Amino acid sequence: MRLYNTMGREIQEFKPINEKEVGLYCCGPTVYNYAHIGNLRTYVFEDLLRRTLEYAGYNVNHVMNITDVGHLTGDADDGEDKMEKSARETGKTPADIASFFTDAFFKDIDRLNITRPKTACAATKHIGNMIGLIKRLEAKGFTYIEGGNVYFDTSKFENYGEMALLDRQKLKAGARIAVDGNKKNPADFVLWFTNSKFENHIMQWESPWGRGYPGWHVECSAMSMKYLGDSFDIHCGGIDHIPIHHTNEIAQSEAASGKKWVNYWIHGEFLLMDKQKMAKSAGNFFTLQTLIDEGYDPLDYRYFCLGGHYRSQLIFNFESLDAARNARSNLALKVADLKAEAEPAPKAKLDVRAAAILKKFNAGLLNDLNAPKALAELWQLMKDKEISAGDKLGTVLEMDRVLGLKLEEVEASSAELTDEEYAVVKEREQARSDKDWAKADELRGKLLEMGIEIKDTAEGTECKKRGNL
RNA sequence: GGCGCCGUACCCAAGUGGUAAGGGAGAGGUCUGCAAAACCUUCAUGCAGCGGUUCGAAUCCGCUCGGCGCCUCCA
Repeated sequence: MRLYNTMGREIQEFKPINEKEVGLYCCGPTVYNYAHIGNLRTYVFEDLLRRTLEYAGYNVNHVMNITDVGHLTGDADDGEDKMEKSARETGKTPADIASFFTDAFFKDIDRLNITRPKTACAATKHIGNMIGLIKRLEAKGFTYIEGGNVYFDTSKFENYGEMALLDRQKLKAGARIAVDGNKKNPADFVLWFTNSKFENHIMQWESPWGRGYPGWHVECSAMSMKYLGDSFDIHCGGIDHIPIHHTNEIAQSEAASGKKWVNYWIHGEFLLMDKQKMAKSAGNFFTLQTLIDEGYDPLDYRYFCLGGHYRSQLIFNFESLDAARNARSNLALKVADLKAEAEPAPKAKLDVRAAAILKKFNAGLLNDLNAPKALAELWQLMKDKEISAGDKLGTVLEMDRVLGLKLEEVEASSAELTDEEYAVVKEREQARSDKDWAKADELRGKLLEMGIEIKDTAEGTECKKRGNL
């Protein structure tokens, strides 16, 4: 399997630390608001990665953090905590907010058929681990205290910014935000705050440096190391995390352990709205629920995401989403008809043509998760005139183990009609023989709403069950 | 100011040296009382533009034009 590693900026052959085990850490949501579909694109990509690894035979230990503390509203270190702000505005406690939006997040990823991580860890449950990490860093001399906060001294970490190529960038300190006068170096970042500028800051914990709360990079290092060890295979996230969040995580993790922390860094690109990135701050975002309210199935969005490569920006608009919906619907219709015709052939007994297409499908995914290529192979399969229904069905269901489009659940179009449905069909046939076309057409529409598709032929009327499509 | 990336048909989008995947939409046809679905046919001598390298370039190099992201909120 080949994957593009942001560390080194090249496609590399994937070799896990342990032969059959993969440690996978994915940056999770900050649970102060709903995820938007741009956020969700990244989780779809990570799910594709996980499923591909599992399909390739690896046992994946998938860990994701739930950030319920520590991210700030403002661009600088003096911004208000998002959790606290949301709590204050709604009159709820931060814990209530976190609980509510954590549930909403899992509901979204469930609806997208994204496999839940084996471990989903909340930051507030791991404050002790974070303090432990900061103490390790302090003992090794990587920290300093200024203005009541504990800072990481980036000048002490030799390869700081290596992945983000920061040494090649002449960063303009203060280009966007005010410089924190407490910092010795512009890139230094806070490990522990004791000086909240907001009175009544609810989320505070005791620490060796005083009562306060952790900086927002610490949790990922502390929790990933707890669940996956000082060194593990893959760390994923959005591309925006490369220069700051992941750069700082690498620095503090490797400074603490003295070991290489992560072997493969894989980052997903943004979803664009009208050529601009989708962002809550820009106000140009949709939630999954918005799409559902517009009449789309969450899997339509999943299919849409699979239509673009994870390392390319993907342009979202409703015309494209319609295209994805139509494509997925057409696929499901074909699968329903295949199920009516034959039993799926087992993978080991596929004929050579089907096996060859499946091989190309796999090759696409194993080559840096080329899902668009894999989908193209899927359509080659569906269009093939020589492959039998059983072989097609067996192959496409095999493909869907990675694609996750729930084709297994598609009902065969031959499913028996209920008495009620049958009665309407008979009623329409009567209308047709009476040449009462208006009534026949009306009943055809009614049947379609009931999920029954009608086809009038010279031999009579045929029905197809389209109930769950 | 610096860094990273992109520009492929009406829309989305693969392909990154060997002669343009796939989906959707559109058009024509078969079938039908009319439809829908299905099936068949069709849909870029062309990959922003201009040069260059090469037997050969959408793919490599240069320039120009246009767009996106980042430089401590961000998936």
